[in-house]
Amino acid sequence: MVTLREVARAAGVSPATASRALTDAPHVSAANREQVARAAASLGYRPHPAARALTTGTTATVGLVVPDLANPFFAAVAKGVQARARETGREVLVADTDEDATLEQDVVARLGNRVDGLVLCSPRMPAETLGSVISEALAADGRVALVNREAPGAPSVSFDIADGVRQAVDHLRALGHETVAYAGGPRTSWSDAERRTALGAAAGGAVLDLGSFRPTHGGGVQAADLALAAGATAVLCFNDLVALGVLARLHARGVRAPDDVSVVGFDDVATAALVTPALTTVAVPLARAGREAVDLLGGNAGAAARHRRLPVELVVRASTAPAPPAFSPSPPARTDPEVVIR
Amino acid sequence: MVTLREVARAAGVSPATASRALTDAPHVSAANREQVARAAASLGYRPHPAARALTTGTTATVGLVVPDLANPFFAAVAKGVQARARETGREVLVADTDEDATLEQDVVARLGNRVDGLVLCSPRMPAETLGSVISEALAADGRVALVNREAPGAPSVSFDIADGVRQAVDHLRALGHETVAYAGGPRTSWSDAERRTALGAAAGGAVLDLGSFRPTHGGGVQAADLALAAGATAVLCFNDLVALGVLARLHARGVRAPDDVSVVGFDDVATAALVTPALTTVAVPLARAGREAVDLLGGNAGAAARHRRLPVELVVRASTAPAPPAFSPSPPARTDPEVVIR
DNA sequence: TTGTAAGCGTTATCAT
DNA sequence: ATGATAACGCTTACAA
Repeated sequence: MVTLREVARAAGVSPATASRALTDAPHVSAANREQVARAAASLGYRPHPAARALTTGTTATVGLVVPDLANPFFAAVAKGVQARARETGREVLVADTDEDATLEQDVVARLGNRVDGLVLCSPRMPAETLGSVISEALAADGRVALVNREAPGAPSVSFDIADGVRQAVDHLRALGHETVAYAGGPRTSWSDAERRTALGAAAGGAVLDLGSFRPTHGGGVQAADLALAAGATAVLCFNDLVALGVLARLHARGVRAPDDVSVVGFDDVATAALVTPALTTVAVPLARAGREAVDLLGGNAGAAARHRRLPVELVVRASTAPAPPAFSPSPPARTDPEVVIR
Repeated sequence: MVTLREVARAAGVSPATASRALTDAPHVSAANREQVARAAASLGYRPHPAARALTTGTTATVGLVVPDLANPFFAAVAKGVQARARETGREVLVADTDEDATLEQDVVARLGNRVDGLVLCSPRMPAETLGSVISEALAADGRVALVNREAPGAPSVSFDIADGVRQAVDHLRALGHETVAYAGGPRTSWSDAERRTALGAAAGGAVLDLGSFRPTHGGGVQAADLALAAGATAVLCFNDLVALGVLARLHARGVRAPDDVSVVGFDDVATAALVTPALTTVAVPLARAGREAVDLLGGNAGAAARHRRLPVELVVRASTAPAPPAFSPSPPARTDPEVVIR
C-alpha cells in the first residue's frame, strides 16, 4: 500500500504539503502542487479512507435504508441515491430491512457511525420510532433525509400524491366511470394515508373504499374480487404491484380490462409499461427523489425543516377506457356509508 | 461520542483490557469482562468503525458492483448479498455502474480500499478488464467473488445454464414444437455464450438463432418479429425481460400466446409470475447466488479457484402450450445454415 | 508557503 | 491477566 508519506518523499515535500496539495487546500505553490500530483499518479496513490475518516470525522459515505431492494419502487430510489452520491464523490452503504419494521431501528444504529448521512425510505416504520431515530442517534442537522414520507425534524422528499390521486380520479370520471373503487395499501403507510385524504376530496362523487391490502400482487388479487362484487367499473390501486394483481385476477375471472373494468396503478415502476394491457398509472419521480434526498444531506442551512414535494404525472396507457354502457355484475355498494370515503 | 477510553475508565480498567473484553479476545478475567460489558452498555458505546479499520486493516464491509440496481435480476442478487453480509456482521457498499462497462473498472478502484472483499456481478465487463481487475487491485485471495460468470483467478457462483437450456428445449420439444427459436443476449455476455453452447447440444434438432438483442423489453419486441418471420412456434429468450417484450409484440400483432406461439424466459424474476400469461421460465437462484458469493469472500483455503454452479429449474406456467397443428405464417428458415446453431 | 508534530479511536506489542 | 505504549494513515494547528 502506498501512503501519503511515500508520495511526499517522492515529490520532495513534507506530508503536510502533500496532503494540502491532494485535497486542493490553499497555501501550496503551483510547482509543489504539480510535483505532488505527478508523484501520486505515478505511484498509484489511493488515500486510505479509514485514516481520512478518523481525522476528519467524515466518511464520504451515505447510508440508505429500504424495506426491500427487490421491490422496483425502492430499487429505483436506490438507483437515484447511488447516482447522486457517486457524482458528489460519496459511496453508498445500503441496508435492506427485509420488510421488518423492528429491524429498521437496529439497522439505523449500525449504519449511523459509518456514514455522514442517512436516506430513510421506510414507509412502515412507526411514526414514533422514526421520531426517536431522527432525534436520538442523528441529532445533528442534515444527518437524515426522508423519502416518500414526511415527519417533523427531518428534511424530506415526497411526492404530490394528492395531485396524482386527483389526476387519476379525474381521468376515470372523464371516461364516464361512476363507481370508482380504491384498493388501499397498509394502514400504517404514510403514503396510503395521503392517498385516502386526497380521495376524500375527489370531485365528482365519492370513491369506494375496498379496504387495506398488502402492497403486493396478492393484495391486488384480493381487491379485484371485492371491486367486482361492489360493481365498480374502475379501480385505483395503491401501487403498480397491486394493479398488476387486479389485472391478473380480472383476467382469470374472464373480466376484460379495460373493456369491462379500468385499472389505474401508482408509481409507474418499470414493468408497468411492459405488461399487457400496459398500465395507466401515476408516474412518480423515484430516482429523482433519491437524488434530491442525497442533496438534502449535510444540510448546511435550515434545511432540516425542508420538505420537497415532487410533481407527479398520470401516464395514460391501455388499462383504462371509457366505462361500459351498463356493466354491473352486482349492485354498487355506494349506499353503505361505512365503505365510502367522504 | 463515547470512546473506548471512557468505557475503560467507567469499568476501572485500561483501554487495552476494555478492547480485549469487547472483542471477545482471550486473557480477560470473567469479572472484568462483565464490568466492561456493563459499562459499554450503560454508556451506549459504539466502536468507531474507521478507527478499528485503521488498526486492523479490515473494514467489515463488502462491496457489490452491478450494472443496474433497478434491473430485477441484479436487485435479487443484491438482496442476497445484503442479507448474508448482515448475518455475518458486515455492511454492503453498493455501486451501480449504470450499464457502463468503462465505469466498472473505475468503480472497482474506488471501492477497493473501502471493503474487505468485492462481489462482482458485471456481465458486460470485457474478459481482459475483468482479468486485470482480479489480478491488479485485488491481488489477495478471497478479495473478489464473481456472480453469474466464471473467470480464472477468482472464485465464482454461477448457474447451471446448460441444464436450464436443456430443460427448456426438452419442454418445448415435448409439446411438439419443431421450430424453436432463440432470442439471444449481448454477444459480450458470458452467460449468453453459455446458453448458445448449450443450445448447440440440444436434442431433437437444431434451434434457430434469431440473433443478439439488447437484454430488455425492446430487444424482445425486435426478436418477436424475426421469430414470426422465421415461422417459429416457440421462442426461448435470453431473459425474462426479453420474453416480456416478445409477449407484448406477439399480442400487438394479434398472435396469441401460448396458443399460436410459446414463449420461455430465463431467470424467473419476480414479475415473470405476475404477467398474463404467466411466464414459463428457467428459475435461477439469484438471491442464493448473492449469499454464496459473500461466503466465498475472505477465502481462507484454496477457495480462490472455487467455482460453484447452482442448479436451475424450469418453471412451467402459462406461456407455453402444445404446438399448434399448423401455424406457419411463412416457411421456416431452418434450411439456412447461417442462422442455425449446430 | 512550508514543515513539525499532535492527535483521531482502536488494536497489537511488549513488558509486567 | 493487565497495562503502558506504539502504531495505523491521514489532516491540521501551530511554528517557522
